Amino acid sequence: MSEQKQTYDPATIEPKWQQFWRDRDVFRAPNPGEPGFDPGKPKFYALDMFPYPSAAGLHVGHPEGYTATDIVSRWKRAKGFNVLHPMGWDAFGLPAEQYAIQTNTHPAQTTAANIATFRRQLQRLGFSYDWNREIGTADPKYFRWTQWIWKRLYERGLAYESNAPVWWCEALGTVLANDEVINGKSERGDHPCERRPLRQWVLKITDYAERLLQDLDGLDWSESLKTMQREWIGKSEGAEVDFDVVGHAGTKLRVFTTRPDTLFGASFMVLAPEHALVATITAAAQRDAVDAYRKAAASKSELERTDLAKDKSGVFTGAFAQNPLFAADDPQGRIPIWIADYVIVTYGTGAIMAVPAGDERDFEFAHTFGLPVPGIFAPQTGDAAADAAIAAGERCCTDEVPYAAHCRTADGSLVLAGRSLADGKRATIAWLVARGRGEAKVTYRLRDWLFSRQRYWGEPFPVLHTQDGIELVPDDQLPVELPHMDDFQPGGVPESPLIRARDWVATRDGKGRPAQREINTMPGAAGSSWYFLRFCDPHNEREFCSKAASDYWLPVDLYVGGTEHAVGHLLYSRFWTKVLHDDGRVGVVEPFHKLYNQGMIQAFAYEDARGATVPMANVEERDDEVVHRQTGEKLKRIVTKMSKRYGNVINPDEVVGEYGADTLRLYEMYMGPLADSKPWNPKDVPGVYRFLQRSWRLAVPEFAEFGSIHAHLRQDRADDPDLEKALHRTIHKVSGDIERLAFNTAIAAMMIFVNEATKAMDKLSRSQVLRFAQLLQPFAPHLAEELWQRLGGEGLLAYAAWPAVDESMLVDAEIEIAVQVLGKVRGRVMVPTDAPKDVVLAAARAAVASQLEGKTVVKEIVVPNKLVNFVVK
RNA sequence: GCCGGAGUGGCGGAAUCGGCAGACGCACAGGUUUCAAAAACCUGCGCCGCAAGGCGUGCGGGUUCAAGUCCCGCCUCCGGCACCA
Repeated sequence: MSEQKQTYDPATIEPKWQQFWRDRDVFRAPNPGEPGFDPGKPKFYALDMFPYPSAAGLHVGHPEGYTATDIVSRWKRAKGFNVLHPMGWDAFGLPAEQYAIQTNTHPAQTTAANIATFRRQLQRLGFSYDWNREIGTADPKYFRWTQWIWKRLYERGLAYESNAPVWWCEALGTVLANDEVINGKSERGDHPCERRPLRQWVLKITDYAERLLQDLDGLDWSESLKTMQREWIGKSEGAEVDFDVVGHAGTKLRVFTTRPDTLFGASFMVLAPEHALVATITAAAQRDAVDAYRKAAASKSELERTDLAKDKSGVFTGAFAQNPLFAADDPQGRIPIWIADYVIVTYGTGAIMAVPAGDERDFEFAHTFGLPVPGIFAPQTGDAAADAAIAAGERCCTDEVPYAAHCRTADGSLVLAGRSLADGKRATIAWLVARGRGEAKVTYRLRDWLFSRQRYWGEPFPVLHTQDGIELVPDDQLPVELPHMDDFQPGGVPESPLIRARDWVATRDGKGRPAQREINTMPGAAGSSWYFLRFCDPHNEREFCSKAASDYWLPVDLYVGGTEHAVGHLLYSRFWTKVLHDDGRVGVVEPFHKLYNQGMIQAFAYEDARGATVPMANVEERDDEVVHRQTGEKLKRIVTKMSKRYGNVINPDEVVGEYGADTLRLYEMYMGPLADSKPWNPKDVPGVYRFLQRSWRLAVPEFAEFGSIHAHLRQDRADDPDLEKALHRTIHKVSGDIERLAFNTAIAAMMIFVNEATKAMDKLSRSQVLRFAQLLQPFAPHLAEELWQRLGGEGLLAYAAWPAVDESMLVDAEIEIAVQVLGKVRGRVMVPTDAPKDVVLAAARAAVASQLEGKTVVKEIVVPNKLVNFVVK
């Protein structure tokens, strides 16, 4: 007798189904008009943030979000949706180029190899992508359209050359956009950066600031993410006010303020050291001091100006300004003009009116340099000492409090006393406008998008520099491809490596005259700002994406990815979508309806007594303890990022090799809520593997001699009512949980069902196991498809409809309720579901009779089908 | 400093609308099977207590018949912003 075991073996069933799905194009998503398209179906667009294919290969963090969208995609298909679920590669960028410099391999070559690795790794995980739609941003067929879109931006006046100061990173040999610089250091590599004036291409995203802000309201994004974008856009409403400079007839000093109502308290002015007016107004006696200060400010790195320079510094220019609220001969209105580096030249007008009574920075500055602090408020909080301090200008006040009686012009044309803050602002602005001294003004913190890099591995600009200026490369000559080069060393300021490709740079313009190609390239975020559009129509050679295709698929219904793109990629994509909308080429104004940020997958690491992290190679488990392999010292477990240095990086290939893709998918979803960061615990992985084994065992006998499925599953029979109820409950729970992306609890519900079904295994019907396989399919598609096939399910499980829930199966005839006395559970009792109150109370009283003895019940609370609470005396 | 988010057994986590805290999984303990199992299965498992019972969701208050959940004041951790006028 042969004893061939039929154990759950992902190593055979997973490749089998992956091949099957691929060979039959099972997950192809037809566009309107294509064969197989069903206009009766609703659409669903589930998108992952496509990866940058690094040399390190897939990380366990990647499949987390990808599994989540795959579950939703498979579920939506089962619910009758036409699902677009594509994957591609964000393939231009710095790491490939850095690697190329180190190894002297062409970035195109390493990129191709990395993509091949990523594709293979992703395909091993059984994601239901429509691989026909695969795209890569470094592919000329793709970036032809990136260049084409850039031309539309240019034509609409949204792309321009600028010489304003930009972030320059010496170590990376390129300039960087604002969101790529954090505290004066590069986001990638943490290298110091500094501001330098260089010719750059810039996109006028600020033209869209208001719409980017307003349209956030309608999006199904987390509040925290919307807040991040709102703060990045940084809208401030206030006024611009003109001050005359005393002794410089006709010279006006314009400032921006959000508190025009505090103009009465302006006691000095501050200009940014770089402000253009400094040279004009500085008095001879102060010139040396001012020049020295400006020089010092210019040589300070941005780090020193932000991180270290918390103490206020500045220099008096010797000039005075005239406060427009006061008469020219009123000495109160004549205030000194200083320069200080706490005022930033690029924000507002680069100059402020300082109101120390109402602004903490100005207060601190006044305090440092002994400048007057005129009180302008008369608070009545009840704290007499505090009120007096504020009134006297001894303390700064930024809250809304009443204005002091002297906040009025001499002629009474403006009186603030008695007004609210909002009204005070309004009145002051009206007063200024009437006299031509200022206007209401909205300012944004958002700056224009620095859109060029001095690097090789990016999209070339479709731009020629001719003797007449800028000339665009005609659409029919796109793409402008990169020249082949063997040396990608950054060329330094302001030259990109492309300057060395002389034959490429030197070309001819439309009139046949000599011209030079633009040697800067586009930033990494260029290609990713519209890839979700290309996925809708990836092979179109006439358009970047047909209007019909984007009208059908957009917006993305679910977009999952990490929070690191909160202000960069997500803002840029929204911007490009709006521009393409305004150009009449895209119907929607927002690309991503629902956005969900996955958490980070962390790892355990171990610390010694000094708090130093011990590499995993030196960590050993002995008995119940974790100790240092050499010293034997007891170690403390901590949760941290996965890092090569600690040796705690989990490789998904190894997990798939040992347990299979279904286990990896399931474990990543079971670890905890998708949005949370949580540590990978290798010891937890076998738990979900065991669950899959038990699921397998529901259908498949241990030994092959008993057949490929259990005998009692070979034909249909009546469903066991208890198991049937349990199954309906599970379907209900799993459906609801997928809808709210709570995959961990959906899996727990399936575990409960399998545990129950295992105990009554021979009572299971074929229909029940088939429906369970349908439930499992989005999570563990290979195993589920295999069970479906063995049980003779109709067609492919991937195309099967989601099982129906019979609502009546969700209620029991009887239900157990808790009986509390004074809020503590003292008993339990079975009562009929939805029983009348008096029946429940009678049963409850009986259940806690001993507790109620000798006491008076003063109140009875009945929560239907849940509990009874007796309040006694 | 400001703005978000979080803090629940030995561990990951559950409790969706103020209604039985600890679902599910891991680890651990005991058992069955076994030549032996690291495999499979069964049972137990918040803490204190022999028990009755008491205590328990970061800490201190409060609202309520009832609080992990709501309110006030703190502590810690994570993320973002950081002289933006």
